[in-house]
Amino acid sequence: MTRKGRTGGTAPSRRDRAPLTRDSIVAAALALIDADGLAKFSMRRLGAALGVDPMAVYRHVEDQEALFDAVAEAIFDELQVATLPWEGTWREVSQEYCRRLRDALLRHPNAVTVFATRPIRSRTSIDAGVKMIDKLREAGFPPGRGLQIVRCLREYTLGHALSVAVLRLGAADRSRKPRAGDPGYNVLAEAADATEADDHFELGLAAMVNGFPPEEAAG
Amino acid sequence: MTRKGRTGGTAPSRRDRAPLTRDSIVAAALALIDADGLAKFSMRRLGAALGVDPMAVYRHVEDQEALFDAVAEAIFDELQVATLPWEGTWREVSQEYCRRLRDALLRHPNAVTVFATRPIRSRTSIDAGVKMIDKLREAGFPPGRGLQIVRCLREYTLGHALSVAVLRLGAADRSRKPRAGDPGYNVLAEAADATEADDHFELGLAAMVNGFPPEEAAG
DNA sequence: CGCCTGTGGTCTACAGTGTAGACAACGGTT
DNA sequence: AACCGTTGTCTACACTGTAGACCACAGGCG
Repeated sequence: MTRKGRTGGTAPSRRDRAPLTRDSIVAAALALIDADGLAKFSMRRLGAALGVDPMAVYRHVEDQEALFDAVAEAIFDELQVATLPWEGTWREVSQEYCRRLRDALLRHPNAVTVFATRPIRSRTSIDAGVKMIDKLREAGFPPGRGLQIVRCLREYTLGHALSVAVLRLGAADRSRKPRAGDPGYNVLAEAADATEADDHFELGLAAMVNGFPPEEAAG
Repeated sequence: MTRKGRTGGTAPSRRDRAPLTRDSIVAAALALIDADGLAKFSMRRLGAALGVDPMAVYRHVEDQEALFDAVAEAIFDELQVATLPWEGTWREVSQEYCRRLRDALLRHPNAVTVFATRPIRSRTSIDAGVKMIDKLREAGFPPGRGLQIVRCLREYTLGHALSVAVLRLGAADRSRKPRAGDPGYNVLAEAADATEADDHFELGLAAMVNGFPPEEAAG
């Protein structure tokens, strides 16, 4: 026995299991957050999900914070930046970028706050930013301006995804009270509840993309 | 003695202290988060800051989640919605609303994530939304459209404040590495570092506000 | 073959968390 | 004076992240 009488039992001893890798850990963490929510996530539960002692994770990841960084990067990588319509106009590229970011985030509503609360510094994220700014430079925007535009769009998209995720998850437990208060308020409140909470994304995206002043005769 | 030999000691017995109120608790919580950061916040520290047993707080606030809800509402109340330029155009009102929201959030960078991760349902917040939508209706936008516009603007502002706060706080400990990598990347990376991380807010705000299609001949 | 060494999983332990539940001090009412 | 509801206190429990010692094992070496 391996000190805990585990050999020969149902729990796989370490020989039977594929060895832990950083990537498999990150994938398991994201899956766990997706399934049970961020609040129930813990290193101990992650270890259990992996069939491994909780401390084993620390051989591959510095600490929980670093794990969350990696989870955020994994979500970003779902964007598949390489397949964006780079041959199109900067508006097309920007809009598609934002749509994909939004979709990736809303595919993981429980993890959106993880993503939103840390800067993403992965290679793919930086490359994406660089390519976008290059595209904007071709369109006549100097790099500083391009950076500003990219930031504006990312921030809108992030704020949108975060708001929608928070609202959807919050709606599960709280505020399911019809509120038969003042009729004037109720019309709007009910309209707000009736309206899909995310059908305005394209409106705001188009507004912002079209609202940037064109760069006339740039260097 | 009051069971712990506290009477007559240096710690004030409950007679000497102003009684705890929900508002004073919320204010102390926000001050503590501002001062030490969200990571170091705990109910026990809050109790200590108030000179009170940690469990005393629970007489006034259901749990930590409810306390954070209240903190978020307190931040929102700094907007002073009543003093917005309601007599101006909807664009003026909207822009000033967003500016104040942004300023209030960045006044509490450690609490921005608290604000961002929950829907605000306080009276002042709902009233603000209703007034904005009313203003937009006067300008010819039907309520559904007005709601969408307000959401777009709020989400951009929230995403912006969150990104800036995260970046500023993260910059303190990590990523202070000059990164003498590929020169092409470096130009942009350094430009990004050199540029103030928040000087694009007005650009995006104006773009979005001006980018919404005007409602011609509305009911 | 035996031995060493480094990698990776395990176990224990510690300091800290949110909060339920019993208790006690107090102000106000009768 | 007796009572009672409110508010602060204390204890206790289940849980967290993670440091540090330990051990199983693979591979390289004699």
